Amino acid sequence: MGHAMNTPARPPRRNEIRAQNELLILQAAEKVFAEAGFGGATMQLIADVAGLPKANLHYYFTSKEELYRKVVQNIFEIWLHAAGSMDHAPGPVEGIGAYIDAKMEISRRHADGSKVWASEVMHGAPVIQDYLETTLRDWTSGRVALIQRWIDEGRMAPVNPEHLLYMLWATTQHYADFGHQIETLNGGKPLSDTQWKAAKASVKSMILRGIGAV
Amino acid sequence: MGHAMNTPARPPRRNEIRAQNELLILQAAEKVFAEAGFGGATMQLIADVAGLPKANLHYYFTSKEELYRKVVQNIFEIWLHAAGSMDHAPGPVEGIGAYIDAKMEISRRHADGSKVWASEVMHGAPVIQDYLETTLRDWTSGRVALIQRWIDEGRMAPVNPEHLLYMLWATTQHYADFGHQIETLNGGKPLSDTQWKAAKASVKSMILRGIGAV
DNA sequence: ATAGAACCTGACCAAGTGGTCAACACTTAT
DNA sequence: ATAAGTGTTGACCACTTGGTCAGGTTCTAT
Repeated sequence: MGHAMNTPARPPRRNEIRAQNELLILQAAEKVFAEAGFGGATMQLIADVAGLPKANLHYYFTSKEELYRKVVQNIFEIWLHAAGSMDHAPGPVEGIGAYIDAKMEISRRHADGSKVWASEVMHGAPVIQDYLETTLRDWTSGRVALIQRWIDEGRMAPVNPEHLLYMLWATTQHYADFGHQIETLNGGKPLSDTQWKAAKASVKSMILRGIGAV
Repeated sequence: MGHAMNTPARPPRRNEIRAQNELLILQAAEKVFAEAGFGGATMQLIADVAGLPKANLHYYFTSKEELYRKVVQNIFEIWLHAAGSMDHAPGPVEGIGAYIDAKMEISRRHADGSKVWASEVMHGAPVIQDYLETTLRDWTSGRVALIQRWIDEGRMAPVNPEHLLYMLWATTQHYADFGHQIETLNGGKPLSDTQWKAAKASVKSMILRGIGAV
């Protein structure tokens, strides 16, 4: 702490206002988009949740679509970050185990974002189609190769790598996207810490056993 | 074929018009709701897809919400029907195998319906919350008991039955809800017959091995 | 034939939507 | 002090939305 040269100090400096408000708006938008979908969300509601007048949103974001795009990009960033946890692992147990842990954590901590992402893809990915065709496709083929290597090395059963990835995505994402259903079946209460731990363990054990890695 | 007693004949009798148009509208609605979400769907677009004037929709369905509710209920019916495939099976291999087959078939044949269902749950199940709390909850606890019995009988590994169900739902549903993503990763083409077969086989093999049933 | 029920629909409306803008307030550099 | 840049916002607008309705057509039972 203290007085570093370029550390802006105490009351929100002009510079910070922008970043601060943009974050506030983005968080509100993520929540509203998750709860109502793109079509059902209104700028007015996002403004109310953010605690700002609607006109202010349009000062920081030119359109509803741009705001939505930013929200989706944020999720994708988080998603990509977790994607790295699969590499640099000696084998499937560590690699896939870490990936499941990371994705489960995202489902828990970024449930709204996950829902926005799911909604976007479900509706044909009008906004992030290019990401799917570039970044996601590249990442996927890399991981397919990695899994295939593990199979060739006899470290796991010869499963279809693509379908394994789909299963990983589906299973982990489910805890966010269908969190409401899970909550209902859990007596109306969100999963507790213990339950989340059990969920992670269950998913890992079933999948790792399912691919013959353990 | 032939001339059964109560087989109404040739041109659509007064009686059939209603059923016929309602079906037409429901199919169009399912498609539009799946593609745009409830908020993004418009009665005008549904009317266009159905090939009817908008006012006609309101002759058969009093409101957008009622139309939506009917669509969601239809899916739930289909879903419930598939749910039966798990019972009356000697063991997990047959029971869960059949359930996976049934749900994968639904993902393929009723992708739009699956998406509408997913969307509904993701947005907090505003319309079918009561179904979740009654029918779904009952069905779930019955199946949990069944799985527990299989475990007790030593027919499968002692996995957490709830999380196994979530995994079944997630994995099978994924092929509908994220069909667009899968299609993109498949070179922009929908899965072929052969690929669907492979998908089913992959899912079954991974899950059945994952629960120690094979 | 004809009454009446069921079906059909163009034209319309009130309510909301995303987005704009002119006027204003605050901070900062000079 | 003051000018300029940045942030703020109530009022407004063009347009779309779900929904209505009066007047029409078509079928069916008598």
